[in-house]
Amino acid sequence: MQPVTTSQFTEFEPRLIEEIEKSGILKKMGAGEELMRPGMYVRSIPIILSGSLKIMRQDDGGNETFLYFLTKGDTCAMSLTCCSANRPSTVRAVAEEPTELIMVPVEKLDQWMTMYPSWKIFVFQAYQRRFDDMLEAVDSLAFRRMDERIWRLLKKKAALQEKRFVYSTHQELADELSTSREVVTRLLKKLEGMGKIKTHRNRIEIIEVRGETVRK
Amino acid sequence: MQPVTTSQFTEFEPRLIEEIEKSGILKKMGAGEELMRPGMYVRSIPIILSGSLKIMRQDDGGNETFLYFLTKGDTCAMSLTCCSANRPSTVRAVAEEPTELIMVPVEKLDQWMTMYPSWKIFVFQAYQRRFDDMLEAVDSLAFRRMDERIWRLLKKKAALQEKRFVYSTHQELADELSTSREVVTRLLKKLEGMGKIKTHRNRIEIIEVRGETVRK
DNA sequence: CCCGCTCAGGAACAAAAATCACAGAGGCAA
DNA sequence: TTGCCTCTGTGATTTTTGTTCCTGAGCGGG
Repeated sequence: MQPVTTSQFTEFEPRLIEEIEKSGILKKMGAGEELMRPGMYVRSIPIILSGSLKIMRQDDGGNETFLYFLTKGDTCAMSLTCCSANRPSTVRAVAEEPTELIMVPVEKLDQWMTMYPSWKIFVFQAYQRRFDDMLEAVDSLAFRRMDERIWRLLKKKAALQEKRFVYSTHQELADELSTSREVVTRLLKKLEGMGKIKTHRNRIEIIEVRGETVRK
Repeated sequence: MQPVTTSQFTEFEPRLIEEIEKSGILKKMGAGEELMRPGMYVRSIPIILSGSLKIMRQDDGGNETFLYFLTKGDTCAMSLTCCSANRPSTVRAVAEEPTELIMVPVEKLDQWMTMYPSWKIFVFQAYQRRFDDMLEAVDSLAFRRMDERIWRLLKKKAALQEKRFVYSTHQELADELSTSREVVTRLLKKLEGMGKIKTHRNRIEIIEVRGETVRK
C-alpha cells in the first residue's frame, strides 16, 4: 500500500516482501506513544522497521515492570500468541523512541507460514528471542539487587540508541523496575558516586562501561 | 517402539499418534530426577504423559528460581527453541513427582509441522502456554511479597497432585523461590498462625484455600 | 520576573528480606 | 541406646527496599 522499506529484510523471499508491502500498513509512532495495552484485542501484528518498542507487564494495581525491548526486524511474540488464540493482550507496548512499523493483518500469518519458509523461520525466531528476553527479565528480578538492575537498564537503553545519554526521568525508571522514585534517585546517586554515570535533569549520562568510557 | 499410551491425546490425528508411538521413546522418571540441566544439548523433545516436570532457571552462582510446571499433555517450549536453534538448554527440568514422558527426536518436529495440522497447533499452544507461565513467574517476582509467593507456590503444588499435602522441605521451597531457608521457615510459621497451613516434617498440609477447606 | 509545575535530592523511619549463629526435633543405622 | 545427619525453629543483627515528608532546582508560560 505504502512504499515500505521492507527490502531491508533480506532474509525474506522477494515474493513475501511484496506481500508484506501489499497487505501491511505502515505506522509511525512518536516516543512514548502506546501501541498496545492490556485488555486490547489485536488484529494485526507489528514488524519493527526502525526505533524500538518497550514491552511492559502490568498488574491489577497499576504497578508495572519492564520485560524487554523490540528493535528493528523484531516482531511481537505476544501479538502472535494473542492473535492466533484470539485473546486480549496482557502486556503494554510503548514506543521507546520515534518508531516505524508495519502492521500485518492476522489472516496472513497462517497463510504465509505454509507458503514461505522464511516466514516460518521468522516467527519461530521471534518466539525464541522473546523467550530469551523473558528469561533475562526473570534473572533480573530473581537474582539481582536494585542497583545492578538500574545499571543494566541504563546500559541497555544507551545501547539501544547508541548514545551515552539516556532520556528518562527517575520516575520512568522506577516504573520500569517496579520500585519507587526515591529508591531510583538514591541508587542513581550511588552509581554517580562510583563514577559510572552522571545525572542531569531528564537525562542520565553513561560514563563508564566495564572500565571503558562510552564515546559519542 | 514401546506400547505408549499416546492415544489419550485425542486432538492428534491417528496417523500422527502412530508416528509418535513409532519414533518416540518412553521414559519414566522418579521424583526429583533431572531431565535437563543448563548447558546440556537436547536432541529430543519431551511430551508429558503423566506426572509433572518442574522448570527452574539458574544463575551462574548456583541460585535458582522456579519458572513453571509442565503437566500431562504439555511439552517443553524451551526444548523446542533449543532444539531448533541447536543451542544448549538454559533451564533445568526436574520431575516433581514420578513422571512418564515420550521423547520425540528433533528431526520429526519440522516434518510433522508441515504434515499434521494438529501438531502445528500443538507446538503453537505450547509456546503460548509457556509465555503465560513465564508472565506469571514475572508477576510473582515483580509484584508479590515472599509470604504470598510461598502461599501461591504451595497451592499450586497441592493442586498439581490433587492432594492436601505438599512434600517439600523448607530448603526446597527456598530454592524454588530463590530465598533462604530461614525466610521460608519464618513465613510458613506465619501462614500456620493464620490457619492456612499446618507444618510437619518433610511435608506441609494445606488447610484453607480462599475460605474453603481442602478435602482428601 | 514571578508563578506554577515537574523533577531531583535527601532525611528519617518502617518493613521486608538476608545473614549469622545456634539449638532442638526427628529419623536412621550401627 | 547412641551417634549422626537432616530438617526445623528462633533470636539477633544487617542490608536492602519501601514509605513519608519536605526542600529546592530547573524550566516554561504568562
